[in-house]
Amino acid sequence: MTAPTGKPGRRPTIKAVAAAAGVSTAAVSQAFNDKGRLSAGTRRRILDTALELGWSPSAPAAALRSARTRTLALVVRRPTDVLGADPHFSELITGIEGELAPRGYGLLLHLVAGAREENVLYERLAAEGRVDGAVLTDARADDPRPALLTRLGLPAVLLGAPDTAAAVPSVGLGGQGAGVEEAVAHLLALGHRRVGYVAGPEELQHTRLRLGAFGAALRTAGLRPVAVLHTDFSEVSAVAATEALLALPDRPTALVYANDSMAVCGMGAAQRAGLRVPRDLSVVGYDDLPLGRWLHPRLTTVDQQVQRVGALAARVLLARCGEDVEPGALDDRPRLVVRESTGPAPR
Amino acid sequence: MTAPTGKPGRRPTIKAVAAAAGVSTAAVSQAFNDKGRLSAGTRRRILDTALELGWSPSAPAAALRSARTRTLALVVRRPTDVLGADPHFSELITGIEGELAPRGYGLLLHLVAGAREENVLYERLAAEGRVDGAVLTDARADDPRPALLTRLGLPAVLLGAPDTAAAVPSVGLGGQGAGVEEAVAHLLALGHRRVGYVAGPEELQHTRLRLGAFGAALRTAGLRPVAVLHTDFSEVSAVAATEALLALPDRPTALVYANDSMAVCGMGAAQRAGLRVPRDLSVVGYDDLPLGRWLHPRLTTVDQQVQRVGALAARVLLARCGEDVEPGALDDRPRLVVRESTGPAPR
DNA sequence: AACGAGTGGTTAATCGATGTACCCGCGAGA
DNA sequence: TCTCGCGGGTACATCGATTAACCACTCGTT
Repeated sequence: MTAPTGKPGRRPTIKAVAAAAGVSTAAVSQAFNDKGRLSAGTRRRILDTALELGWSPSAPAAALRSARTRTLALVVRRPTDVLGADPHFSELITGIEGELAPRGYGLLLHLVAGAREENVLYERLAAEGRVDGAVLTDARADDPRPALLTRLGLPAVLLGAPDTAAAVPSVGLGGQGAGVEEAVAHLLALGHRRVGYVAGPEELQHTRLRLGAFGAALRTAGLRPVAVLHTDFSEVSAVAATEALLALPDRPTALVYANDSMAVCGMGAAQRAGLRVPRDLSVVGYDDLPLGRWLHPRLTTVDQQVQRVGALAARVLLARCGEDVEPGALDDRPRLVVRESTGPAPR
Repeated sequence: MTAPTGKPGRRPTIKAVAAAAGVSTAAVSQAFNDKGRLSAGTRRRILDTALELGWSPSAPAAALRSARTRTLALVVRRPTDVLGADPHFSELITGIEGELAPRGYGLLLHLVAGAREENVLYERLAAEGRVDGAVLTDARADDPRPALLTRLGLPAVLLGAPDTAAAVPSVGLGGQGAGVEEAVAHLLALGHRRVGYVAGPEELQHTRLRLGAFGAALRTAGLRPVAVLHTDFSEVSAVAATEALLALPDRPTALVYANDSMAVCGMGAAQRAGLRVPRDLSVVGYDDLPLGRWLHPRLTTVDQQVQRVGALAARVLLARCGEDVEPGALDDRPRLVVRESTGPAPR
């Protein structure tokens, strides 16, 4: 039904289609790209025979000629063997792919260990002309990637605070503050006064933003964080940070985590230490990963709609790649989702 | 230091390198591909100037000429909006990428909604010549994909039971039985007699294998499953299945889940129903996802080393793509990892 | 009748790398 | 001296699609 036995093994080329349709190869190309001037009749005939032969234009050939690969790159940097922020990326990819697939674009995924490898990889991807653009995740302080990508002539979008008067546009994660502030307000309303924060790696932009908002929100209420600990987003360090915070002389009654994965680990650690959540300790995450909804207790968290951010990033990038796409804007800010892991402060 | 200001905007081509090194383009190509006969001196000189100019062979051009893209496809089928088996894929991808990266291969990732879309996608990828091969995840009963990929002339590996005298080789997930049997033995040893099973979608091959092993293991001990419920791997259905099992008149004292994500949801559901794990209910998962190690209680599960399976799959596939790689074999079978979510059966 | 303007295509150059066939120069053997 | 062999490299066709330039033909005008 699809590809009715062409010549054995060999894939059909544009020539075969042209011959079968009784036109020149140029006509076939024009029919597929909606360029040139073909009568509706021939156009249809060409498309029909192409379908019949199961032909699609060779991606490498088209890329060579037009210098456009219809492929975008996503480079994920995973600190160590353990990837704490991982489900986060799944969501992101889901959002991106949702925009790419209908437009025939592909997503080239790479995992790298560190900053050096990441830069080398971008250099190679650009030099080899493998992709048309790249999504840069996790904006860092003084992020070198926008400049690099610009130098390489690769369109890019950065997932981070939108202001950065930088070389490439940024999307999403705008109201970082809003989510954390809401979370703190929620905790304060529940009577918590001793709140700790388990942050991500210091070099990440959102770490600073969230942490800043956290401190500011407490200060507004005339309070100071019990303590702030940085992690590398790994489960191990999340557990370690939690244990350290719980061992404090003036133990916090609530902990805010920079992401859900760590919050889950933290809840586990607290429970293992004999504390009940939320009776003895309230826990707030960040990301609203699917799992949090089903744990016991269900995780209170900040929904930043990663999937939607991914979709937006993809659209912005496609637009920069010359695709006819209306980028659109992010409609919602991060929002606190109150569930069961937060409760009144113990007296 | 890397690419010292070539002509504005334009990337260097093989011609530029040839000119700069005072040789023909053919020589440059040969130097990069270790073919032909070049003196060690010229070879070195060519490579040096290439490095200096920051040149790498254009992937599209090379692909067009040699009909090899150095790109592999991974198509992930996610049932609905929620992707239950998700962390599983992250692990898999990590394993695959670990083998691809050092060889300069790329991984083209696609998400699809259903079987029809998946097949169409493979047709397109093959027709466009976008990839050299594909990793087929989640072998299904009467899986149509091996035949399809063979017809398309695309090398592939199937993640599933190794025997299938099929069109493409399979890797990993061999001793599905072993893991489940071990889990059941563990539960029996703890005194459990009423054990339920929360399975995955019926069409998946491993669902049958694991379920078969589960039933067989119980039967050997003269028992029968309390009940077996199928799910679509989503969190929602995992919770629903758990609640249904716990509502049974003769409530099971232990539940075995087809993967960790569902096991976590199940534990949550049980706890919410007022049961304590493992005192009132023992829970066993499958996959050994990182998170399970940090929950409270820590999840007893079957480690099938997804990451290693991914790496092996990649190597097998690379070998089929003509790359000089020793596939190697999977050294370990799935193994039960006993942690805290299983305990003695309540009297 | 001759010309301009469409309409509906075709011809041929081109993208960048690869690989086959070929060529040159030199030393050795006859 | 002629030639064979060979190390060391070059010339050129080629992969499959895209696209600018061009051509043939038909009308409608003046």
